[in-house]
Amino acid sequence: MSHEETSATDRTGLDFVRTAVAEDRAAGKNDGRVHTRFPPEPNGYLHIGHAKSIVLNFGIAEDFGGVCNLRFDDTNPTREEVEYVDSIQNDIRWLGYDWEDRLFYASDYFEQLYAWAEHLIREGHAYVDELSAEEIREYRGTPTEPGRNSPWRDRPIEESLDLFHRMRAGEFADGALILRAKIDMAHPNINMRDPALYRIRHAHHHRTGDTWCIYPTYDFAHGQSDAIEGITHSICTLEFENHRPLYEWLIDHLPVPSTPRQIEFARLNLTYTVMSKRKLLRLVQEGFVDGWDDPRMPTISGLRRRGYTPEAIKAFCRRIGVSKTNSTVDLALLEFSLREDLNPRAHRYMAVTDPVKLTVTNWPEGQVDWFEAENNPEDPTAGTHSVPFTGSLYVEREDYMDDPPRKWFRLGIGREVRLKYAYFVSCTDVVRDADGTVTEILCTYDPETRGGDSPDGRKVKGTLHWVSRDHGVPAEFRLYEPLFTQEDPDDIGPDADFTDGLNPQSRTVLQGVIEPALAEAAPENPVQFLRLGYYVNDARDSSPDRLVFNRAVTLKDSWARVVRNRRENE
RNA sequence: UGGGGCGUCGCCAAGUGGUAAGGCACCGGGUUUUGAUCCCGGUAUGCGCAGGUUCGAAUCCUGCCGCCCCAGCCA
Repeated sequence: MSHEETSATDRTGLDFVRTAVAEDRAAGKNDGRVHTRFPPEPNGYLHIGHAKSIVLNFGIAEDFGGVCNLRFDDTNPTREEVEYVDSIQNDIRWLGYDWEDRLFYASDYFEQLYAWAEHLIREGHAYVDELSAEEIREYRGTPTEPGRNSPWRDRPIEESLDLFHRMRAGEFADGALILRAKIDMAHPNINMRDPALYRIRHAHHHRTGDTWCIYPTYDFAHGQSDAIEGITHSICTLEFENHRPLYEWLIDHLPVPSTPRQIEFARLNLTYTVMSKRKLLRLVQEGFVDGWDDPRMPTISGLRRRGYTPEAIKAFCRRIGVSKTNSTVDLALLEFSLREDLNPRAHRYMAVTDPVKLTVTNWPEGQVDWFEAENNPEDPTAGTHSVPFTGSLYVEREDYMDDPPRKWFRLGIGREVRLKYAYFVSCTDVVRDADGTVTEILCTYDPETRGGDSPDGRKVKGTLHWVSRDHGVPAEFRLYEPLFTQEDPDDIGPDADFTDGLNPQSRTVLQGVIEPALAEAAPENPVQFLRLGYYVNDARDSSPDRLVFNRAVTLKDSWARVVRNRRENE
């Protein structure tokens, strides 16, 4: 990037984090070097909110010719598991980012962190406290009242050192002792009121095993880990803003090899979605969804299984921008990003998800007519595939209506429509069962309209998709809607639980048919079912014997809008 | 009632004293063998509110109001 591009007068388009990074470079900080990191705690699966952070951190490194590390923030052995460290790496790679040989763990630094804790004690900046957790809380004061010094605060340095060594040696039970920084119990920022640095936890750690029974807190581990790795910009979310003074205090009081700068941005919220790991974990554990990768989950693995592409997710993350304003992004923007990505490249096929028979009564018995269907009208180089037409078809149940309203372009008795690629057909009658439900639509076709055009210039407004009953392959379709009925799932009464707002219609399973060419192609990438939406083979449940498709997103549907507006106006 | 942040169109978001970018959504219209895509056009006399400074303010000053975060030995 040239000086012109980074100058203070030409920063239009740069978000505030990039602006800060550019200014630091211009000021010559870190010799112009830019080094970021993505620091997940392995206590859950990554979600779309993490994607925002990943795109930001890896994106900034890329933009400024730097690199980005992956570092697991694994300082709390009681909540962290290897399943999560594996899934996290998997998801980041799938998004298309590469940390190369820079995979780290905060636990890699436990020995160094321990030495730095000793350093703080020797310098008189930390002490071992014997107050209980409850007492510490009482002594801490409140936001409006200052706290009080612990009676152990001014104990001799040698005594704290000895106790700290014995904490490590395992002489004490969980919670009996704790190492605290000695800062200021009257500080207006509660994080500066002698914060905890090391606590006793006799727990097995997923990487260090039983080597340790004391573990550093987030505050004592994060900034120093950044410094060890030479991180120049430590980008995190807004709730850590209050921790920045402590982050800087520790960097100032320790002989660390570099001085990273913490910058905070607003985390992502999405309408109709919960994003907290705690809540997502509950959805999984209590069986409201089928796992972390359930296609309704906002997790990266859920979105992938749903049919979202890395490109769509990344485009979405760039489009929403980065700021410090708490915001909730419209789910429609995520959906738009997927359609935008898929439209030019997803192959088109026909599928009928809710089939009703359509019989062409004047079709020559046993005749099969083959048509060439374009794989993608947006891309002529995508080629074509063949689709068989017969007099025995399936069409979408919702494409027929008794006494249709104005502007209905589809089937109804006396109506003529085009069957995509094939012929014009006119509906002459329907067959019903005892309940009056339509079981078969009867039509006649016009042989002159082969290919879908009428030589007499006759126009038809509607074009329907269809599948031959003699050739169609059975398939299951899983249609998804938002997991929650309310735009803000957390906007509930004091006595309600967020799970009360779960959408009972979040998943609808339908049995239908697909055209034979698709069954043979078995593509792994999402396809577009004409007029329906983008679908992908379910990575878990679909097999050649039993095809299962997940609906990633519908197509924009202006007919649905007409219906909706009409209803609202009545 | 302490400290730290944030308030620009329905949802995001540029803008950093010279007279309100862009995207999504929405509303019109055109093209169309997907009511899709694509293409045109429309939508903030206004930047939380009230004062003030200035030739000129979303941008500076003052005072209010609203929302978010902090009293884990979670991150």
